[in-house]
Amino acid sequence: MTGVRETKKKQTRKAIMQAAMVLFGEKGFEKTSIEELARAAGIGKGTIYGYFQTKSDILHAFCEDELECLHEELTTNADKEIPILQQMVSIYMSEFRQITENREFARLFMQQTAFPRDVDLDRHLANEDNYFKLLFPLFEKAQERGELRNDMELLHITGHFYGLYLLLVSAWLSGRIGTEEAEPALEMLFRQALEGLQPRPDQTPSTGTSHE
Amino acid sequence: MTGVRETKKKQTRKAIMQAAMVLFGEKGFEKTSIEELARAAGIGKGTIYGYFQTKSDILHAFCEDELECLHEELTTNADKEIPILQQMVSIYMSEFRQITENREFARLFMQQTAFPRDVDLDRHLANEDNYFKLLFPLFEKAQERGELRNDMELLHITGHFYGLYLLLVSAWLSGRIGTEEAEPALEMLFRQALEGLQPRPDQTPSTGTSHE
DNA sequence: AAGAAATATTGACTGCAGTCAACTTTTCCA
DNA sequence: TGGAAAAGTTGACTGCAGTCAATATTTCTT
Repeated sequence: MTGVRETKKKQTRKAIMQAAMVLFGEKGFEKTSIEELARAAGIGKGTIYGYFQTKSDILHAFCEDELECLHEELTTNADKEIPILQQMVSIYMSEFRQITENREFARLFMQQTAFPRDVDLDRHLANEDNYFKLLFPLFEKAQERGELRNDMELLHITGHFYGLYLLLVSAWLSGRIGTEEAEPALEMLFRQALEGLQPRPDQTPSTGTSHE
Repeated sequence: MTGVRETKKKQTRKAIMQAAMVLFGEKGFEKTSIEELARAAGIGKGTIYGYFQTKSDILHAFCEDELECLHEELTTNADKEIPILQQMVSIYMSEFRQITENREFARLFMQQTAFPRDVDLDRHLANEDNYFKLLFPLFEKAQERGELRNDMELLHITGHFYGLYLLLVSAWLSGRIGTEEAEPALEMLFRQALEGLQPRPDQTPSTGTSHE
């Protein structure tokens, strides 16, 4: 058996993540030092850097693992026949709820995700592409149903929704919108995106466009 | 005269900013230490913290100063009669060019701006409100011309464009789009936003909607 | 099985952001 | 004008992220 090393590596990584989950949860990210984390995981400080490049990578890896599962689950289990608006709201709200469980997490994660360092680019792009590809089938179905224009690239549609999601999180972090207001706010933004910001030539606006 | 102090404060602040501009430009933000910066500005290290709360605040203040001027200039000098699409593209592209002059600047600035720390919230919100208010008149004019729906709050329209701008910068930082592609990309996103992602009931799509 | 090569672990060390108590300069007021 | 209070300046100090040369463990080769 030539796998002692691999087994140990996995164990150690798991131990770090586990210790991180506990300590970050208890004391917060900034107030947990790497040395503390190493002690809690039962390893030396330097070892951590064999698994993660920076401190915030640990946080990031943690979020990424969780989110990848979530994405997978959401996009495959999604009811592909309900209106694309509902699908998008439901998917992005799940992500939003996951992320905003902890304010500090949310800020750091979004900073890294939306505006990544050059070092993280490759990993980041792969993740993003992966996510986008999960969304594509939903858009294709919606195009077939006539809910989305088909003279646009799927990547651009995806980008459009993603941009509005970035705005949502930004507004939440700034305190412009509260946790409970997030869902209606996102729905409104997505509806705006679908219907367009310019007046529609004839069509009566569909339900619930104007409130307040 | 009770203004010796004030005069000195202004001088010192200016000296810090000036030294920062030079050093950050020469060596980059990360490789410039606060001690170095202080020496270059001819003051002690601790003094800097009387003017800025953190190192990246210096960078941020610098960008903010420049951008405030830019915003003021762009929104007042804007030709309020040309289509809102052109106005928005032109305004946001000016900001984009300013920001992306230096890659590192761009990343840190956007991280702080889109996802600010709690400490910076008040300052940030004030800035943002200020900016948004400069944009409102442009939207109002566009509404009068019938280019924008008037059953939406101006803040939401502003937010919509801003979200797409965030996406643009994010995509640029990720290398998904190059510097020259930025303008057409932004135009396309904004056009999508105006026309809507769902098919228009009758109207023939206006010029240049689909290009590879 | 022996020992050479490859890989993983470690904690003392480095460098820097940010603090703070002692000190200096300016302003205020009698 | 003198001297007390307020405001500003300072660099030695603290704490922590990240490095690295020395050491330990695992795998490969014969």
